[in-house]
Amino acid sequence: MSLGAKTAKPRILDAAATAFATHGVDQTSIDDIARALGATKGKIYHHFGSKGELVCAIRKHSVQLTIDRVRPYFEAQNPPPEKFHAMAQAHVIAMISELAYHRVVVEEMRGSGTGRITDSERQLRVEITTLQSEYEDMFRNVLAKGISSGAFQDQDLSVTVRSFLMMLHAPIYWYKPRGPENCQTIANHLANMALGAVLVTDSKTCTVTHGD
Amino acid sequence: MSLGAKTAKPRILDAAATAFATHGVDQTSIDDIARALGATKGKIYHHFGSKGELVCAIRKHSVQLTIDRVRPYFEAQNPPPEKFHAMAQAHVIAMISELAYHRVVVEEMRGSGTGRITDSERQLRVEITTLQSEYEDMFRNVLAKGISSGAFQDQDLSVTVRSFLMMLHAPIYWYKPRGPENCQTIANHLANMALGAVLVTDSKTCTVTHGD
DNA sequence: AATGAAACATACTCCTCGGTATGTTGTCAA
DNA sequence: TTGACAACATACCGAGGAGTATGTTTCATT
Repeated sequence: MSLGAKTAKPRILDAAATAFATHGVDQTSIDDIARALGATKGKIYHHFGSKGELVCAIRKHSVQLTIDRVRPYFEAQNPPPEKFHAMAQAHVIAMISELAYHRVVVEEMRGSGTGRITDSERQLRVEITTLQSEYEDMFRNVLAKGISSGAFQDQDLSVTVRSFLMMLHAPIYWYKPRGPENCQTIANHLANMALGAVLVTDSKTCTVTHGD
Repeated sequence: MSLGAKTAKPRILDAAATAFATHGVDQTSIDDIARALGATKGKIYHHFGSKGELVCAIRKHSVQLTIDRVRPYFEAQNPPPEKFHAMAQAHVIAMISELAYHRVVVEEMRGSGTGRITDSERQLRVEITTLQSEYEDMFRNVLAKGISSGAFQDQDLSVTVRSFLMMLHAPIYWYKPRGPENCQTIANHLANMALGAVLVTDSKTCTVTHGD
């Protein structure tokens, strides 16, 4: 249980995330995952109560990974635009870095799952929702500050947050690892777009009224 | 076959789209759709060769609906920013107006389907890909013009298009019909964000440093 | 060494669901 | 009237896969 030596559980999660992300959750059987692990169903069902629980564990891990990458930039002492840009960039890098995990999340975004859900799965769902709220709140906070300072457009926060987050999720669908510099380029590109989407621009509908 | 009297096929498509959008494609059986129609499997399999064909038909219809709504604004004679804004707005309105159909498309964005695919399904997939390219090309065109005129940022077109289109898809996940004015408001909100995401802004890379 | 629990492997159950084969009814042309 | 075909309904098959029950091995503990 020392350094680098992954225990069974994380290894299962990795294999499951990869398989789910590649062929889709419903098209991936537990046996498929077991085969990818060089093991059998027994191993998986020994560590996870059901397939739904496995999916939930992946989702939770995904959100946690994202939070861990973005929070540092949220806690930095910068004006809203810079902070927002840095957070957006970190978000994209998170998406790209652990692609498989985040793909599963997006696929399961529609809501309900396999039908019958166990108790510990309910528990996990609550934790996931909590984490996601916590994450979105960081962006909500920055946006609110930016609106107060006049840097950001004053529009419905919920819509704004969910919209540009959707944009920052985009690489999940088409990113193919080519090089390390490619990753930074894309992250910066998307962060710029996200920032532009929330910034006040005088060449827009012009609610600005450049008082000065 | 006269006005308003929908024939069997569109009716099946509607029911299937609604069911797929609500519970997910894999969680929806053909019997479920048949039940929603007040019919049985026989009816559906008489008009569609397989479940995959049904899904493809929905996807194609979704793309076609979107194109029909956006193209008029693409063909209008406006400067790129205005044209882009109008197209984006039309896109969002399309998403909201035929929510079920577009939800199915997004869910199937990961690529592969149920495994075995029939010939006519292959055919449909090609047509869908063609339509999607045709659609994206409209935006690519506007963006290219806007970049030439110096109004839009000069960045990778493919990344840009796929990214803000992703953002314009956002309502699919959370839109709940409340009122007609709500629809226009959201569409305008998102179109503004999309426009801001591609516009050149002086307060971008040159950090604000707004004293105070 | 004995023991018990954790960590799996094996073998089976059971049920859902896509697909098919076949029966039934309406409709329309000759 | 009678084919003939479209438009369904009914009944059935078969595979795949989630979940389980039960064996088997490893390992720590006393």
